[in-house]
Amino acid sequence: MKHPHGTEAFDTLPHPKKERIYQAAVSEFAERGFGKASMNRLVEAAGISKGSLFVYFKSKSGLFDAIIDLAVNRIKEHLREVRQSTADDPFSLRISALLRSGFRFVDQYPKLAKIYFELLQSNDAPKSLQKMVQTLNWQSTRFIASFIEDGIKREELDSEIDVVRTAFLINALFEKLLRSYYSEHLAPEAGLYAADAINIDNWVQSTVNFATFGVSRFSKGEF
Amino acid sequence: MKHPHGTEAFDTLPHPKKERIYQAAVSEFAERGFGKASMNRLVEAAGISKGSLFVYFKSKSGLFDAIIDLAVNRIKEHLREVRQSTADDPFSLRISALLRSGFRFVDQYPKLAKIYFELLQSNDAPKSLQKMVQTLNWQSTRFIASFIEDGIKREELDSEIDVVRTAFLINALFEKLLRSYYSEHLAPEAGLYAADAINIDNWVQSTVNFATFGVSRFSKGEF
DNA sequence: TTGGTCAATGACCATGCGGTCAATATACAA
DNA sequence: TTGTATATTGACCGCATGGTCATTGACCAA
Repeated sequence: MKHPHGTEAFDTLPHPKKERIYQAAVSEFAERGFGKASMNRLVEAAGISKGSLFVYFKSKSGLFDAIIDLAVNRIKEHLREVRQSTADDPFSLRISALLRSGFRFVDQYPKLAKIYFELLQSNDAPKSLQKMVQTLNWQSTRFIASFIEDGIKREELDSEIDVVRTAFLINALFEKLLRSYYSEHLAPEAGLYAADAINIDNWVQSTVNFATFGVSRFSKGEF
Repeated sequence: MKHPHGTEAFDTLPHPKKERIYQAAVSEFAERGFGKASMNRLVEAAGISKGSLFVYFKSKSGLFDAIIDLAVNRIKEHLREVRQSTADDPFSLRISALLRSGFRFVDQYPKLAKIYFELLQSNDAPKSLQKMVQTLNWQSTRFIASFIEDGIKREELDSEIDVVRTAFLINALFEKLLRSYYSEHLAPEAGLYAADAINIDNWVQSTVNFATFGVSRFSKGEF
């Protein structure tokens, strides 16, 4: 079952046609969100008839599910790559790499990034996905948690750390940063990074530093 | 001009009627978001006719603007209160108070909180508000930045700190935490806090600790 | 009781939606 | 060339939307 959301009819479609449909769907959902996305517009962009679309996918939500699958799988590939390629690195390097990989993802797949960001907290998504949203939130926290656990095993991090909470908080930093990057990415004229010219490396460093030492970064430890 | 978005007709309405309209609007926008909110439903909930509503407010967006005003002002009241009542406290106490005030706000005005959360990043909002969204994001960062600046003046915090970035990151922590609290608040059965029974004080402490010392909280400073 | 004022009303409008299905185009076997 | 099976189509459906406006009815002065 390669396409659990599309029908078999869609499965057996010639590749370029499938691709056109996916592209049109990704663009439409990214641009308008699930609620405002129009199947009429989508169908026109894809160059197929509305009748066909509803043969290939049994409903708007069904198509959206397929697109979400696509986005989530692409993200998971990225995460897997980070996990493997940094398996032997110390904690701070690993989360740097993770954050950098996030920036890369937003650059490479801005539309998927947008769909993912909106999914993470929109009430706009069809109800069938609300469990998945919780799962995704939990998984990204778990992913960071595994880095922390590795760090503890290697005695880089203190074993007293509350792993899940810390992971949750680091995840919060990364998510907001990437979200803001996405916004600036598309509308760089006014915002947080304007003065900064969006220096990614710089931000990665600042953020990882903050995650490591907090505001006491430069302090002499008198808190 | 007390009600810059409602017409004079709305201004001169008897108070209970105004209140009913506001309440219905807040509920409808909170529950469905701007895009899916229905004026028909809203009007029925408020117990007035559709014609009247469009005399009081010249459009759906106009009404939404008024509700946003309401939410933003309520939030600003809370922030002002925190700023004043903690004016002489040290930095860590002030941000603790700020975060706690956030939890309180979510408890007291869950619908306004939801509207605000969605506004902060939704593309669902009418275009007239997109500038305001940027402004709001910037203001919450600035608010925290002012606490940091005070902390530096008192020599609690090192003057080398990048004030804006640090404020941005702390804001990220708070925002995500409150957002999650809101979700759990309404659907506590499954999520990050389930095992925890949503111990607010505990989370405030963890978060402020993290913001202060990062993951090195318990470490001996060997990074 | 009348006449005039004006807030309130809800039937109505054009538009666009997700989704359907009888009709048609296409492909291939005989 | 014909017959049949399948893939594709787009006109059409019921519905809900944001917004309008001729009509209504409550109120008060004369």
